Amino acid sequence: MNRSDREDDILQLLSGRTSVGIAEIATHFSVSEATARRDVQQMAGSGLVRRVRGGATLRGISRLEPLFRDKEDRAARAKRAIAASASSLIRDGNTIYLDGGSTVLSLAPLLDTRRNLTIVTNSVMAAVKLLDTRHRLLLTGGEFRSLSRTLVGPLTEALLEQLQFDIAFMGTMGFSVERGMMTTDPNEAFTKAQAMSRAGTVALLMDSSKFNATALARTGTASDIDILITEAADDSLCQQLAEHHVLVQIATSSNKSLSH
Amino acid sequence: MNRSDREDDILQLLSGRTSVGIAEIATHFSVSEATARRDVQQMAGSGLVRRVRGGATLRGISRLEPLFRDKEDRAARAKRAIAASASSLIRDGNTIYLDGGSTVLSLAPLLDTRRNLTIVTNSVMAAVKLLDTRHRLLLTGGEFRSLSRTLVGPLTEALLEQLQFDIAFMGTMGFSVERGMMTTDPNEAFTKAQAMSRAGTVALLMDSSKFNATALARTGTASDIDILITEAADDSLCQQLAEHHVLVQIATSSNKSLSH
DNA sequence: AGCCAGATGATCACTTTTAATCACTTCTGC
DNA sequence: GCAGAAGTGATTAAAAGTGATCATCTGGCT
Repeated sequence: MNRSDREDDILQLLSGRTSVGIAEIATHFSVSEATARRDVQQMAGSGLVRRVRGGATLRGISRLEPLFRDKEDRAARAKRAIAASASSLIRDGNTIYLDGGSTVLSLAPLLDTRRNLTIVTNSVMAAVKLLDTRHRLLLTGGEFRSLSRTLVGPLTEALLEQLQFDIAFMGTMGFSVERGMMTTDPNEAFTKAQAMSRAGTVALLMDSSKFNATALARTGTASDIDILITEAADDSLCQQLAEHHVLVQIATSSNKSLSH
Repeated sequence: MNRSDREDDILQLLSGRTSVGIAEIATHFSVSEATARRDVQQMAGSGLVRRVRGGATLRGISRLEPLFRDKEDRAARAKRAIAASASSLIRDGNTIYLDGGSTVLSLAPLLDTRRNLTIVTNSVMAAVKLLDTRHRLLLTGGEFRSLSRTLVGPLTEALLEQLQFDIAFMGTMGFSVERGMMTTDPNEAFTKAQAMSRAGTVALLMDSSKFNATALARTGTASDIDILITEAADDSLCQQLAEHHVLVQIATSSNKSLSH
């Protein structure tokens, strides 16, 4: 068993779960821990796994895929309701921006009911869903980030600078009134901020599980949001948001209500 | 047993599993290890296997799909041979550009045999195929053209201007020595021209059906091409191309030859 | 805060594999 | 048959992989 074979097999070993220990690798392949450590180190260097103390964890798509799907199942109804509610903001002929994230993604199929839209997105998944759309479709370009399947970075931002949207539909990893919107990757945060700055109206699509969730990088403050669309919100939250001039739109599976 | 025969048989040897050792090849064919090593090296050069310490492995797509079993039409086989031949131009660490078109697209699965590439593309199909690659992936952005499923237009060109490639792998709708490369859409032609201008080496991947086919918009002249990779070419064509300093690389299913 | 077991990275010695080179043989076109 | 090209095997220095050792670092615990 040589080095490259082990590399594949370590991934195999990881396929069922999220992490694997150095000692486990060593015994599994009958090599010293030093070697196991070197393997993991090199794999981390080429981005295959993430190095953690005591072993390695999956990173990128391979881990996110089941997670993504799981999330899709659990909160699918909420997302659909949110997307349906969001689509009511769109008028024929609008230019809209679609951010990454599964909530915004579920907006894509609903766009067929509108005419002559110009759809700009940095989400490769959204682009794929819209491949056969009759609307005008633009991708932002830039560096592909596999975790979120979006395009981010300076190239993306340079291109966004040339554009202007009627509405930007944004997703987020976490949100609170005090801390604003947050996401895991600073590059992505920057790109999100840039996209929002180019929009006449910023609509944040967020299921209630994101409330008070925190993440590394701030993408914007509560005041940057024009309208927040979610499926459950209490009065005090609406109150707080109203102070930041944020409109709150509550989506339900059957109908929707509006609160100021 | 000569060299090319061994080449096929090594693939046969690999068909049931993921890796084969140098020593094993040497004993199996009764040749020295030096020869086995040279065989494997050459096969790795044309992208058929991935060279690892101690032997060779199949990787990625080639391992998942029984590449040599399925029956296909001749065009598909030609495209793959062209792609395999093209992949030998790529070195670890290169920055490459992938144009649209099915011929270039079949290059995508072969990239797994290289390491640390930066892949830039305006082809959404190529991007989708490379979603889970461990290479760095950049999309050009711009307006989505549904016919070719590529991104084109001024935004694309503005972004391309910021980049520089080692090799650009281009496709084309038609080509002749006198008229150069042609495609149907003028916007696309412009984007192609821009991409080529950013590349150190321009490689045109084209099956022979494109010879002397014509289309509306010229994307470039014969002199813009550094190397033409195709599956069939006659001497007079090679002669003509040589006058334009175009290297011609003929791809066959087993090996390849080079003509100046 | 201080302690401690386990994890880590650096280094060394040793083994295996590789790339480069040389000499020799086989093949090919003239 | 001859000359050049390509293939092959052997040799050897360089490179890469491995295991062991040890000083250092980390994170958890009292």
